[in-house]
Amino acid sequence: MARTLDIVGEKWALLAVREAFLGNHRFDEMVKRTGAPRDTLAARLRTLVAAGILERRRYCEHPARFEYHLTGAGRDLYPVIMTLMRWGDRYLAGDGGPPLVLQHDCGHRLVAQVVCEACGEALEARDTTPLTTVG
Amino acid sequence: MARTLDIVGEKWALLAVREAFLGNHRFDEMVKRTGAPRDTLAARLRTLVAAGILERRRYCEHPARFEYHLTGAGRDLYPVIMTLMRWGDRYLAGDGGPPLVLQHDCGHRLVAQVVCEACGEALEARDTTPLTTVG
DNA sequence: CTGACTAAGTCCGGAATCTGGACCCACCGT
DNA sequence: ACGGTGGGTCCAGATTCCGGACTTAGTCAG
Repeated sequence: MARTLDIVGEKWALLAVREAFLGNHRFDEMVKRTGAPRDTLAARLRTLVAAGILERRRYCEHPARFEYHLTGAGRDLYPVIMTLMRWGDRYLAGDGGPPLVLQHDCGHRLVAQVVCEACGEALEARDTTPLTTVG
Repeated sequence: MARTLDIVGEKWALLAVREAFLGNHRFDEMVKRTGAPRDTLAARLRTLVAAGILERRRYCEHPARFEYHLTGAGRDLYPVIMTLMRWGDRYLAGDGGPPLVLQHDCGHRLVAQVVCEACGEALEARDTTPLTTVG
């Protein structure tokens, strides 16, 4: 987890990934929506590409233009973003509900829930025990 | 989500919370296990307490000593930590498997899965659509 | 009573990162 | 020729992080 946070724990990194999920793949678009300094965002996109989370794809030849798309590893960050969003919606919403609501294709408003893959039960910290530890 | 990351997105914040989940509630213990600079960890614990994620509890009167315990809001960060761990286990494990394995009380090795709370289906980014947007 | 140790921090100076704003280049439309 | 767009880079200053030394209060061993 420490290593995971070395990559995605930097400021703006997960916000950039979220923008990619929401369909904003262009640099200027991300700058506008996240409010990140252009410089920082450029650096972050570089580290995300280097980490194999995003892919820099040229979509226009002559004035070389690029888009950032999620790789498989990037798409697997979706659960992280959903759980973060849910926590924020619950504890920081404040002014008239959450700023972004998603709908699941099953027809309901999407609320992300974390379960044990084996038994399907909702996950609680007290129901788990460590098996091995390092450090 | 931006606001959530303002709180838990700082370096070491989530690692401190993880330690609390693992039962290490003391300052020196956290320093040892996370490797964070004492100074930074002290600052981080202060912001987490201020944000209502941890609670600073005195466990010894005379040389005043404190432990950090999770509040309800803190416990609700468990899903975030689990999904981060899972991503790291999958993409960064490298040397002989993940550094920490948890067991769920159902008897299996714990693998966290994120599902739609309404229909129980595993969550995929392509199965969701935004309903409202701000910004 | 001296020295060593623990716990929970604080203090410090230097290093790394983040920030906003200005700038650059290539192209497009008018 | 002029302004706008897209994807950056460059810079100086502010903020944050870092490791190590230090502090305070109390305990334990010899």
